Amino acid sequence: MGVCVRFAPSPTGPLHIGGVRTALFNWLFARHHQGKFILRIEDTDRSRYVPGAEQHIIESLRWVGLTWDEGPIRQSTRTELYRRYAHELVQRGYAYYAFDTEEELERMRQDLRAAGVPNPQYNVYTRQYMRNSLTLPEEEVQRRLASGEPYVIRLYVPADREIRFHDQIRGWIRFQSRELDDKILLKSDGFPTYHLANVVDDHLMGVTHVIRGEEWIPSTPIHLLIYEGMGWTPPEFAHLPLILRPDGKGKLSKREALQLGIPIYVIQWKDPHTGEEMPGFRELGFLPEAVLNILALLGWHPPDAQREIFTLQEMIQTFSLERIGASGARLNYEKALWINQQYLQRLSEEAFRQKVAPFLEAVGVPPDAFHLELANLYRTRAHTLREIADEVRAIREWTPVRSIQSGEVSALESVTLNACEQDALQAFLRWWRAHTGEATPDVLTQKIREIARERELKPGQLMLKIRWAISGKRQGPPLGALLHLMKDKAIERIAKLIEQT
RNA sequence: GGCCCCAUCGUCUAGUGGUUAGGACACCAGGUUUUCAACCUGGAGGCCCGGGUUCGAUUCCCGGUGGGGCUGCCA
Repeated sequence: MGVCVRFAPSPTGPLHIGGVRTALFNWLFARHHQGKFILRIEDTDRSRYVPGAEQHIIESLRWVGLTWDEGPIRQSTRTELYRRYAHELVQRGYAYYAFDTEEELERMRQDLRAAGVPNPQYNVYTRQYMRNSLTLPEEEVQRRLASGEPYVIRLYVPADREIRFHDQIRGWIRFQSRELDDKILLKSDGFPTYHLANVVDDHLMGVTHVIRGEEWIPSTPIHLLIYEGMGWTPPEFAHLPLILRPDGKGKLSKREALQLGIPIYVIQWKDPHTGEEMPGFRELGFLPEAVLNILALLGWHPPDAQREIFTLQEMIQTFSLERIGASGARLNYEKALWINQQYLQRLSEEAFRQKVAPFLEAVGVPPDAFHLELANLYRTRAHTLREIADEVRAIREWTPVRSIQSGEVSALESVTLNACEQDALQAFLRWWRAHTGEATPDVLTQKIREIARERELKPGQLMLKIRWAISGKRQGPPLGALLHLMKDKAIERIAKLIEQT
């Protein structure tokens, strides 16, 4: 039988990078084994449904290019199915009806807590004292069901069993059934809980490997009991380590990420209630392939551990669950930026132009040939497309105007030209205007050096003045290239600086 | 609290019953550059602690400590 995996997010909020990484690992596993990758939306809790979340999930996956072979399948459209299996589980003696009200449950918990039980459960012991089909006479159960009284279906956890499974990443994991809760499988509103829907779907869809977050380890024994109750063979399990906060305390949270300026989404998310917007890697100017590389490295490494940058094809070829670590990982944003820079540098000129154009437009710069080329000059000097666009915009809007009033005195001081420099710049402009045809980057650079030497000026000093005049910065791309590209614009700005002095 | 998972430089990690414990980001120094990047070279920096097993443990076992997860008619 071929490999079949699924990514099964719940639309209770935006898809964060941990989820994308889970999707990525599932996807890589499927592609590596030429198997099937299913997208399933686990929307069985109507009360926690967040508008736009499902769309965010789908768009996120699309943007990074994790395409699915089947789906999205929404569990909310299959409730009848789960209901049927829940009742079958009762028939088989692996589940039972329970009629306890919320108040009764709360009272039970209160009483137990008062008696010194820190985490009261509906379990092997307590179920004997509650109102359910284990304690009530058969006729009464039937009467209550027939009268339409609300009920839930709970898993019947056996008293003394060891439940264990072999995790593909962690090895054997054991649980004592005594520690388990008689989890609700079917809610009183007729919807299944995660546990039931998940197991039913995984079985029906032929899922062979469940690759999911570590937070699911504690509920795996519950799932195993359901498989057993239904007489189904459980899939293989692989529990991925969590992505932790960069400062070492807890799981990566939205609030903290916001504070640190670190994206936790792949694409922007706007909270439908608060209206608060959080940019994703996409908006910050990351390339989708780079994002996948960044996320893959969070817990996984190719066999050749010396390499950090690799293509999707290489990832697919070398991917295996054995190479996933068991300990939690923190996102190193500095390294993420570096990885993106590496990808930026490897882009062909054509691809780069295509990628950077929307970012130029976003900051009000027309993405014409001139600005695109200017952006290209900043390529090795930035980590993201957004940084590049910002540089281009800054240089576009720069005017070498003396504005002592606005407090830029210190900045302007460095451009104050002495008579000699003024003369040098004038000479340079004169030459340039007369030789526009032959003014290549190298020639321009040489000419500046020549003019500086003739006047016993340091070439570097003169170049700094020119750089300031045309870009308003003390550093940037090679001056010759910049001048050559900017041409008239540069001449105009240098002239303006001379005039201002 | 209970149950479960985890533990190699600051971070992501490779690795082994005997290794100078390897790489990457970040950091420092040098080279290159008009400059800033990029790039090249070099440097500093790590096996959580305590027992045990063993001729020998970073590696295997146990305990501790630390970190994390779960403990809902959430997923």
